[in-house]
Amino acid sequence: MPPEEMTPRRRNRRNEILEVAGELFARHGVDAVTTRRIAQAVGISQPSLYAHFASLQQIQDEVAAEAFARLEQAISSADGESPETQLEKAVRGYFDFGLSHPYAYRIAFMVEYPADKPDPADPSVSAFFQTDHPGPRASEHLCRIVGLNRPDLSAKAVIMRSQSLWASLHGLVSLLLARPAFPWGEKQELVDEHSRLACKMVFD
Amino acid sequence: MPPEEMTPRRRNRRNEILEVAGELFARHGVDAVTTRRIAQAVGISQPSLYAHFASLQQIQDEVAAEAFARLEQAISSADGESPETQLEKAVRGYFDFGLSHPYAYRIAFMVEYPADKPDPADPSVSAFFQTDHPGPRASEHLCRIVGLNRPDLSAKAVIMRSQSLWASLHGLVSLLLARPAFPWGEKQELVDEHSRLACKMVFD
DNA sequence: AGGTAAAAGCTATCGCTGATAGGGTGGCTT
DNA sequence: AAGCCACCCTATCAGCGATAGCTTTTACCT
Repeated sequence: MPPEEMTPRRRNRRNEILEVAGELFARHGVDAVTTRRIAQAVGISQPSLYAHFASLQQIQDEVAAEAFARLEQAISSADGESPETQLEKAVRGYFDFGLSHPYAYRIAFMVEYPADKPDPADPSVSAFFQTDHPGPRASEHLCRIVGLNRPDLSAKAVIMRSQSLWASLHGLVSLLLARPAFPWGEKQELVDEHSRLACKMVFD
Repeated sequence: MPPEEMTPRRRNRRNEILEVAGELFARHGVDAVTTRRIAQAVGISQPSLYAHFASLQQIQDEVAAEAFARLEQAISSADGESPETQLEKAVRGYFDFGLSHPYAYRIAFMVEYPADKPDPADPSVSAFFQTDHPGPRASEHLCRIVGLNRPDLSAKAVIMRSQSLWASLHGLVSLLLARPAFPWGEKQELVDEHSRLACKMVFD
């Protein structure tokens, strides 16, 4: 059922659950948050969650989607400025988002792809790449910005370059999230230097 | 107990369990492999696993460590050749490894860091960064190769650059593993182009 | 060869997980 | 006022990782 067709009471409960779940994900990590913990924090019984969501996975997906709307906003916040400025701000926004929403980032991009379910039509696989989802929209923004900076490249080359850029940004974010105990030196310095190199990479 | 102090029978069982678990991880994905499935495939009861390993996590870690020895080998396989050749072969070896050992890669670098256990001394967190582990050894090789290619940089700058390179490689591998259904275009072409950009990044 | 102690297997069980079945209750609509 | 339906509840299920306690098998040492 689309949200706008829901009764206000139902929508409020849904939003309340998503809000509480988001706080728990941020505080305890995605894997440590169970349906019973969410239900207890909301103040309802565990099975009652299933009147609003089909599964725990769906709750995780919707919480992550909400956070990703902010990534899209961060990436495209420099609309109208010079291509270089847009690129720099997008890169900066990407790191800010990933490092300050680790749980959403993990849900979206660090989950395992089940090897015995290689069906791209599986909704659990492709949910994040439907056109109305903030995740792919964010990557489209990135692609557009790369195109602005490299009008000399073909459309295909722009796509590949933006995917390389995305991979490069994603790599540092996910490593910093997955291995916070690694001897990274000064993290902010590493992020700054990596941002510089990633921007330069677009022009190689 | 160190492996060399084990009785041969015990060591054989251990190795058999690790081998079977590795095949199951590769075939069904890490999350789908339970202690009961491993035990059934080996031909013993589920609790019997705990005579050889303290936890499922330990089994996962040891399987991943075994695979990572191959990454270390791949990265350092060009010892003695020119710095540029060593860099190119290391980058190539990294992609070959990550894309052909997805389960090991995921165990090692795509797991969640528990937000309420920020203790770096926690063995479950730092296991992969003990000096005798293939994971950090591989990253040290990468650092050494970057140093060979950039003798002009300070030691600190070399470390940062190698971490940027690592992040860039890791980013593409983990995205390809986590999002195989994404419209990547021709994957091999993307990997080749990204390799080229990553190598260039070292010299920026 | 025989005795002994540890290694390694088993069954049974615990507390937890996500998810489902089915019955009750209260508020909005007609 | 009547009725419907959205919502929440208790009870329960199968499966999970892990532990307890007992039995069998193996290996070693006299």
